[in-house]
Amino acid sequence: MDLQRIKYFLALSEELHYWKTAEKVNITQSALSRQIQSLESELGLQLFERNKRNVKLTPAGQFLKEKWEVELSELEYIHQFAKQLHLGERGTITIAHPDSISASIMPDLLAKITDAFPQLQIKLVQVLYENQLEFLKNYKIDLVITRDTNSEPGIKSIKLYSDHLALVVPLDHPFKALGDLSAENLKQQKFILPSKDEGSSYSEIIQAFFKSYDFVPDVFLHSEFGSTIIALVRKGLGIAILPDSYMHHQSPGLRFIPLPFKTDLLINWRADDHNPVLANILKLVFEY
Amino acid sequence: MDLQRIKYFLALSEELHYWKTAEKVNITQSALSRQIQSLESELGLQLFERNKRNVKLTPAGQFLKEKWEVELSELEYIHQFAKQLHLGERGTITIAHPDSISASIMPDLLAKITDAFPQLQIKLVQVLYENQLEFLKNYKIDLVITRDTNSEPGIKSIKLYSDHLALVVPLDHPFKALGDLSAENLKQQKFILPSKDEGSSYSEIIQAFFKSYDFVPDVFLHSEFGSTIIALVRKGLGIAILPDSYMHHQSPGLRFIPLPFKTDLLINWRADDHNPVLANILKLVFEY
DNA sequence: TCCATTAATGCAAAATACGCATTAATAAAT
DNA sequence: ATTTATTAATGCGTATTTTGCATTAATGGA
Repeated sequence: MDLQRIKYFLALSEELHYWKTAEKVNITQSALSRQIQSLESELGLQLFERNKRNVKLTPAGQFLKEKWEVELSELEYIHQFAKQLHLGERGTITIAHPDSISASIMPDLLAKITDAFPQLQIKLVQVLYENQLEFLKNYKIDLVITRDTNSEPGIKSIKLYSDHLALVVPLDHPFKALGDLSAENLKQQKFILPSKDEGSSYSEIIQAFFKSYDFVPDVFLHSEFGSTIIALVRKGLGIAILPDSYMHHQSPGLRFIPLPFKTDLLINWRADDHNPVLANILKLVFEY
Repeated sequence: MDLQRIKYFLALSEELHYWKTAEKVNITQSALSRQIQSLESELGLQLFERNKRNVKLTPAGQFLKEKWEVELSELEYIHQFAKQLHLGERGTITIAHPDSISASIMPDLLAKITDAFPQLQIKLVQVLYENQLEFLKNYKIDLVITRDTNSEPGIKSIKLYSDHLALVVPLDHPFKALGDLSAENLKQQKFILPSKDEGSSYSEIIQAFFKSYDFVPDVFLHSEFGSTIIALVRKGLGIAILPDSYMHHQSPGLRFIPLPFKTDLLINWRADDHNPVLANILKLVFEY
C-alpha cells in the first residue's frame, strides 16, 4: 500500500470529484480512478459509492478518511524528526567532564551547542577518572573531556585547551605572588591535593612543581573533587594546587597564584561513532 | 512511500543481514538492497550504517524502527476496523419504534442482531408519529418501525408482523370475552385511546371497531404512549384498545380481550441507504 | 428525448521493480 | 602477509505496474 495512494484518496474524499481531484494532484482522471480502485481492492472494501454521476464516501471510507489524515500527519512528523536526527539537529549525547571546567569552558561550550542546535539533548555526567575510557568504549558516554592523553585504539582525542596551574590560598594567607614561595615556607604549608589518579598527567605536573622546589609536601588530605578542595582551603585547613579554570567558580576569600606549569584539556570520542550529533558537536569544538 | 518498503526495512532492522532478511521476506537480496536504498533516498536520510560486511541501524534508523512498528500496527488495526465497517459488522444504526412493541418484537429483534453482530452499536429512539418519515429522510434515524404504510418515494418498507387489537380492561371488569361486548354496554364505558395520529391506520382501525358496534365512544383521554394508557386502565380510569403486543409488557391486573381487527407493523428505511449495517439488519429482519 | 457530464476501461507507451550474475570490500583463517 | 569466505552493491535484460489518451457508458437535467 503506497502512501501516495492514500494521499490521492484523501484529496478525492475532499473534492468528491475525479476530474477536479486529478487536476489538483497532477495526474489524469484515469490514473486517479485506477489508484482508488487498487486501493479498494488492496483493502478489500469500498471507499466510495459512485456511479457515472456522483461520488460519495461509504461509512468505511469516511472512517478511513478521518483515521488516515491523523496517521499521515503523524508519519510526516516522524519523518521530519528522523531527518533532524540524521542531520544531528536532534538527539541525545552524553558528555563527561572534569569538575574543574564546570564553571569555565563547559558553560561556554554548552551555550555554543544549544545556540547552534537548540533541539539537542545533552546529558552531563561525572565519571571517575579510572572509568572514563571504559564508559566511553561501552557507550555509556559519547564524549569525555580529560586532562590526560590516551593511547587507546579506537578512541580519538584532540587538545581543547591549556590550563595554568595555580596555588590556591585564603586571602589572608602570607603568599601573595609567585615570588613569595620558597622551599622553606612551602615546607611549612599543609597541602590539599587531588587524588593521585584524578588525571594522572595532572598529578605528575603537581609532583614536578614540588620537585622544582625540591621538597616533599605535607599532604593533609586528598580529594577527587575540586569544589571540596576549594571549600577546605577557604576554611583555612590548608592550601591547594588547582587548574586556574577554578578561578571562574564563585570563590570569594581565595587567592589564585598562577604557577608556571600547564595542564592540557583533551576531548575524546569513539573513532567509529558516526552519530551525526557527535559530528556536529565536534565541528563546533574545532571552531573553538 | 510504499508500506511494503517499510515492512522490508523492519525485517532488515531485526536481522541486520541482507541475505537472511531477503530470504525471510521472499525477495532477492538485490531487490531488498534497492528497496532500502530507495526508502533512504525518499526520506533523505540514512537508515543503516553498512559496509560489505556489517549492517547497523543509524540513530535515525533506530528511531524510525520504533515509530514505524507502532504506526504500522495502528494502520493494520484501522484497516481491519474499516473492513468490519464494510461488512456491516461494525458501525452505528439508529432505530425508531413504537412503544407498543418494546416488550415483544423489539427485544427478540435486538437479541437477534447483537447475537449475529456483537460489535454493532444500536441507538433506539422514540420519535413522534408525525416526525418519523422526516427524521428518516434527514438521516436522523436509519430505520423506523411504524404501524402505517407510507407512499413516500425513496422510502422502502415491508410488513414485519401483524398485531391483533385487544380491548384492555381491569381484571375485575365485567367484560371477560368478546361475547360480553354490545353496543349498549360499550356506550357506558369510558375509553382511553391513542392520539388520533399515533399511526393513522391504527387509529382508523379503532374507528372501524366503534363503527361495527355503531356508536361513538366516550373518550375520556387521549395519550400517545401505550404505557401511560395501560397505567390508567389499571387504575380503573377507563378501558382501552391496544395492539396485543402489549400483552408482553409486565401488566398484572389487566385483561386483554382480542378483537377481530388487525394492525400491521412495517419496517421502513431509505431506499438509497447502502450502509452495510442496514443491509445486514434487513437480512436478519427478512429471515424473521 | 436529447444533451452535458463524468467515472470506468482498452490499449500502447513509459516507468518501475525484479532476478541473475558479478563485483568489490572486508573480516577471518592460514 | 596472503588467501579465503562472506556479503552488500550494481549492471543488465526481463517482467510487472502505472500512466495518459481516447473512448465508452451511465446518469441527471433541460
